[in-house]
Amino acid sequence: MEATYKDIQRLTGFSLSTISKYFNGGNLRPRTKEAIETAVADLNFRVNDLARGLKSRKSMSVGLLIPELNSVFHTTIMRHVGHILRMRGYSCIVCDSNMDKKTERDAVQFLVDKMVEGIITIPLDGSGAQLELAKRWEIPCVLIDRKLTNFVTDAVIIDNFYAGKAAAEYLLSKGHRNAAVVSGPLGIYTMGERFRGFENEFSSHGAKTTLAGIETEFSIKGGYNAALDFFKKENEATAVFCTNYELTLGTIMALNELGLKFPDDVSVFGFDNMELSAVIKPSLTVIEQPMEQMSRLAAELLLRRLESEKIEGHETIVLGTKMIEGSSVAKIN
Amino acid sequence: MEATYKDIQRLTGFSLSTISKYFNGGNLRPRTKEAIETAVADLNFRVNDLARGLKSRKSMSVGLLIPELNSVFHTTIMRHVGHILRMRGYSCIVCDSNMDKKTERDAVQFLVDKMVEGIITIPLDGSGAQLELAKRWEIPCVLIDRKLTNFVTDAVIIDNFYAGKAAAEYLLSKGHRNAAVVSGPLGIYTMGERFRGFENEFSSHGAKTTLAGIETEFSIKGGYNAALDFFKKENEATAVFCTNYELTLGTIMALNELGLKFPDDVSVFGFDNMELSAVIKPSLTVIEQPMEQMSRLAAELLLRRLESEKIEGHETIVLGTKMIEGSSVAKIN
DNA sequence: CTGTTAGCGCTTTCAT
DNA sequence: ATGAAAGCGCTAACAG
Repeated sequence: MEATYKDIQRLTGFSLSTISKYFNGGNLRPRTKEAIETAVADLNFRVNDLARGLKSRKSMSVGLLIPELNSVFHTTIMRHVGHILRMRGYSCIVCDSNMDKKTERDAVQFLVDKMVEGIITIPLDGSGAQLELAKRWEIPCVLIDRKLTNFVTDAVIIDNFYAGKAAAEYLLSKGHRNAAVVSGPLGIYTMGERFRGFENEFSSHGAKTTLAGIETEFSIKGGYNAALDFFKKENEATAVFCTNYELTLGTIMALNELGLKFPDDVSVFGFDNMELSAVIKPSLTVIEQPMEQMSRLAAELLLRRLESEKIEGHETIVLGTKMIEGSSVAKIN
Repeated sequence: MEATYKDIQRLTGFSLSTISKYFNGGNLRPRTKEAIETAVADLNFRVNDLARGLKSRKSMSVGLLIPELNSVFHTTIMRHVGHILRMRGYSCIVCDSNMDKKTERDAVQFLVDKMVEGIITIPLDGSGAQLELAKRWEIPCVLIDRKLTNFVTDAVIIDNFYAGKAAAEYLLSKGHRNAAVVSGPLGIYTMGERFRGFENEFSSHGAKTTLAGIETEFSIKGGYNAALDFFKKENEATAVFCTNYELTLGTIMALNELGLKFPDDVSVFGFDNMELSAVIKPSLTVIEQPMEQMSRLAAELLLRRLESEKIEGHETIVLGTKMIEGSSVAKIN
């Protein structure tokens, strides 16, 4: 069915190793190249990645492991990463851990079995235990978005603490002294940092922070429930800080339902700047993460490991965030 | 590094072919099995899928090809499909065509190169040209959601025409005689069918259908723009039918912005029943697609092709939809 | 610059 | 029930 080197050999008379060189950038004289070229075209030949991988120990595939395929942040990141890697000939095997530690560990085993050459992941569990297996097989890993406590490897993250701080500063500058925070579990690295950055800044100015529906899922529904709970009860908050995209949307839906207008009744400071944000009116004031840059850097970090010999040490790239000022935050006396 | 059959041979004394049989369900006597079992455990052995694939012509991987990784419908489908296939040992290589025909074709080439054993796709282009390459390599394909005009293969779709009709019937029963439809390009199979099903039923009752912002992107932004455009101008529509998830959300955002309340000012009939829908109040009346069932059937269709010898003919499974009645549609005189 | 040779790790007749 | 041997398609010394 599929043509092999042998078929090319039959047509051109060249040996297998010469043909191999053709496909691996060796030095051949032009006439040889051309001959092979036409044979390749005639035969509609494509090198067999499996066979190549068996010999050269390169599967030309990498694993992408994320907690939730339903999170726009995750899929956006993976879309970019996948795109870059594919351009370089790697295929991406995507797994989601479905927000479950056990599933996450199984997924790593699965990827190891598939002989991925590297793994790019947004880790679910903060310990790093899920990646032990990858380490044992010496498969390079790059983290995006979250750090791990017991596992040292390359990572691309943002300064989450500072992002929280920036949100607080902005709200303070607008006169807010009492804010609710709609956050996911504080044990999740990003959530914890963002909250602490915010709370820290707020309290150091004598302002008050209340966690709305602590330890909620960080989903639209979670944000919705937390915000609904908080705002339907008596409260003094003049603003709400939502620490990711889904939580921001959920909060807005809750406010809509309660008939609370922003920024008139309560100011909203959101997180992430994606399609839906662009469509909400009044426009949202948010912290924007450089998702494309994060993806690109992570992909490049991995590619460097894959394509170079040993690289000493590990790199953690910390990127800054940007505030996008919309009109969802009111200035109060 | 990684243990091979040879290592097992060293520990147990059995020949490679016996060991191979162990891993492929041959008949071995219990003692032999046990011996191999312990060696496997000791060595932390895992069979090398690449090597196995080279010989047996099975890569144990399938390609998943979708138009847009940002569409919740697409990712949900692929999440389910991926889960089922992974349970059966297959890895899924996910590609998105980024809503571009050329990219879609390249993706098929890429998957073919990666020797996927099958492809499950939500096709972008309706012609089927993008899958010609797969056909040439005799790679079975299963379509989800959309049919192709010039390519016969297995497919799992819903009765889109009927779904549109059902929406129309419901609105008619509530007294609506003039409705706007927020739709994506009618050239897209699902969009065309849903619209025609709706329009057909509506007009056969002397009611009027207007396409809001014809040929918009079927994204949140597209729905938003189309609905905004339509409703900010003078119009007679008492209801709006949105033909997918993103369009539904976009429409709602537009209504919110215009200060139009549903169902008081205008009734909303949506499509797809996902997390965000659950959170919108008043609750939406929608057509629900059996996404999980679609995914499962598609995965099984493919698995059957992969694991059986030749199967004659091709199967198109058409599933029904369900209406979820919320309170977003008003009864009018 | 090109060819020879020996595998990569596993499967698969064909013997025994 | 187990083993010997050949080979999947490609790569990588090593010669020439």
